[in-house]
Formats: sequence, structure tokens, C-alpha cells
Amino acid sequence: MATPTNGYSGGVGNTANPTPARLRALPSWVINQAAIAANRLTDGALAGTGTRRYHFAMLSALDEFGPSSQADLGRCTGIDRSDVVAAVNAMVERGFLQRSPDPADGRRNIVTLTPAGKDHLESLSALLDDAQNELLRALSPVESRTIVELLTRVLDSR
Amino acid sequence: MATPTNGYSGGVGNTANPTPARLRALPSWVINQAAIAANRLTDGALAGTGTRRYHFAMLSALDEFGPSSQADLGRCTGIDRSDVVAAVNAMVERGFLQRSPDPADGRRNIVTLTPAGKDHLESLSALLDDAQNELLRALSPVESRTIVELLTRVLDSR
DNA sequence: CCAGATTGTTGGTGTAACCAACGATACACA
DNA sequence: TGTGTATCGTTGGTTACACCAACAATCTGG
Repeated sequence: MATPTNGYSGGVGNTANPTPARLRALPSWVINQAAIAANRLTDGALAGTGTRRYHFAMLSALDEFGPSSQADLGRCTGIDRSDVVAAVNAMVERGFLQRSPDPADGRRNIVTLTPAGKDHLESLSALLDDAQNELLRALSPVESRTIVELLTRVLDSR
Repeated sequence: MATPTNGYSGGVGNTANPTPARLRALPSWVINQAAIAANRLTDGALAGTGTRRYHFAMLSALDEFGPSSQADLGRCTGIDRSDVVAAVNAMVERGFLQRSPDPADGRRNIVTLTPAGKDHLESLSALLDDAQNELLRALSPVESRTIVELLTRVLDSR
């Protein structure tokens, strides 16, 4: 393939389809691509359950910390208050959560995990565990723990 | 705050606002949260340049591999063909790219990086480098390289 | 020559992440 | 006691990213 006057010599198409070195070396790009893969896998695992990632995060929080206000729920999961509203609505409707006004504070609702919600959480956990194994299949157990630890440090630094 | 009959004892609100252990131990969640932080930082760095992450990825590819078709561009950056169209449009309009039909293949366009585009790429790179340092400020250089290497292995495994 | 693949393009989807604003309520403190 | 500040739930938005389906035009393998 001779190089014509316009200088075109095949570009990216010459070989397979490598990722530009600039991107491969850019932590934010690598992290984001990994997140895309991770979300694809988890969304796939949750598909058919009628539950999304937001829901799982909130179920986890309620299971661990007990009944909480919507604002606290949002803070500990990193979900915006306004998005918590919709998520709680959906899960109340399915009988996984109960929402009641806080008698001690007229501004708050108290959101509680129902037994059905707890059961649902456990079944989701199993599905997600499989997805994690698939996601990290190229890493050893030690490496998997390392990656979580390093990323956790990154998160804690802000 | 006495525990009333409904069993409410403060939930998440009791202490600061910890993240549920279930989420902290879930690689896909940690990776996603890190990506949210990473994207926030990079979007902040790119704010005011009129350029988005998609654009930077394509500029990087063209700089490294030379003139390429839109399809190849999409494949090596992980961007959908249809999204490449819009991104190329925007950057042609700003004079950073040139789009011309491939004389050797009537289906293809050849997208070329202009000198102005190259300059733009370099200035973006500097901005993004700062964002990386900010993102990974809690990690040592070795740890930063480790995290990129491990995540790269994850990406290459699919 | 024909079947099948590929390309650019249009037009669409969903949704995660976010922001502003509101009325209602709580709280600090003068 | 009142008054300003802050917080709560909620509504109603916005944005961009990641997708998908379909199309006509074009190329390629057999």
C-alpha cells in the first residue's frame, strides 16, 4: 500500500485496532472504560430482576445501617436526594421498602427494609457476585483485592 | 434519641455517613464511583475548551495512527460509529479535523488531524495531566502505575 | 455475477448523574 | 419569642454518554 500524495497509509486500520497509547496511559480513561465494562456486566446480571444499581445500593445501606432517612440514604450511597425519591417509590411499590413519616422530625421519612426486601437483596447479591468474578477473571484474588484497595484510597481522598 | 416502638435508632444518620460494606467490597461499585470522580475531574479540566472526552479520544487516535476512517476511529476508541459522526462534525467545524472521501473506497471517509488539531490536542493533554494528578493524589507513582496496569488487564480480558 | 459484509448517516432510546427551586419543618440564638 | 438559617422530601428539569436499528451506497469473496 503505497503512500499517496495525501499521506494516507491506512491509519488505524493498518493493524487490528489498538487503543491509542495516550488513552491507555490516561488513568481516567482506563478507569472509565473499566466502569463501562463493569456496568454492562452488572446491568446484565440485574436484567430481569426489575432492579437497578441504584436500588441495590440503597438496599445494602438499609440492611447494614437499619431504617434511615432518604437524605442519609442518598449521602452514604452517593445518590442525589431527588434520585432517592424515585428509587424508594419503585421499591415501596414492590414491597421491598416501607416509607413512613418520622414522628420525631416532620421533615423526614423513615425508610425501612422489609423481609421481602432483605430476601431480594440477598438474591441480587448472588447475581452480582457472579458478575464480579466475570469482570475480574483476568486477575488473581490478590490482584482483585489490590485494585479495590487502591481505588478505595482514591475515593477516600476526596 | 431513645429508640421508639418502630425500632428506629438513627440508621445511617447515627455516625458521619459511611458507605455500606457491601458496596465497598463490590469491585464494580468501587470502579464506577472512581469513574464518576474521574469524569468529574476531566470534564472540569475540559470545561471551557468546547471539547469533550469523545473528542480527545479521537484526536489521540489520529495523532498516533495518522488519517483513518470513521469506523476505525470508533473501533480503536470504543466509540459507536454514530457518535463518531457527530464528534467529527464538531471538530471539522472548528478546524481541528479534515474529512475527505477515500478515493480507494467509496464507502469511507478519511479523517485527518490538522496542525490546529494537533496543537489543540497538546493543550488538552496538559489540562488532563493535571486532572490525573488530582485524581490519584492519594497514590504513589508506583501505585498509580499498578492501578492502570491492573485495569488494563481487566479491559484486555474482554 | 451475486450474496454478504462494511461504511457513513439518521434518528432514536435509556438512564445515570446532576442542578435549581419549592414549601414544609427544624433548629440556633438573639 | 421571634427570626434567620439549614435541612427535608419532592418536582421538574438538563446533559452527555452509551447504545441500537435501519438505510442506501459501496466493497469483497466465492
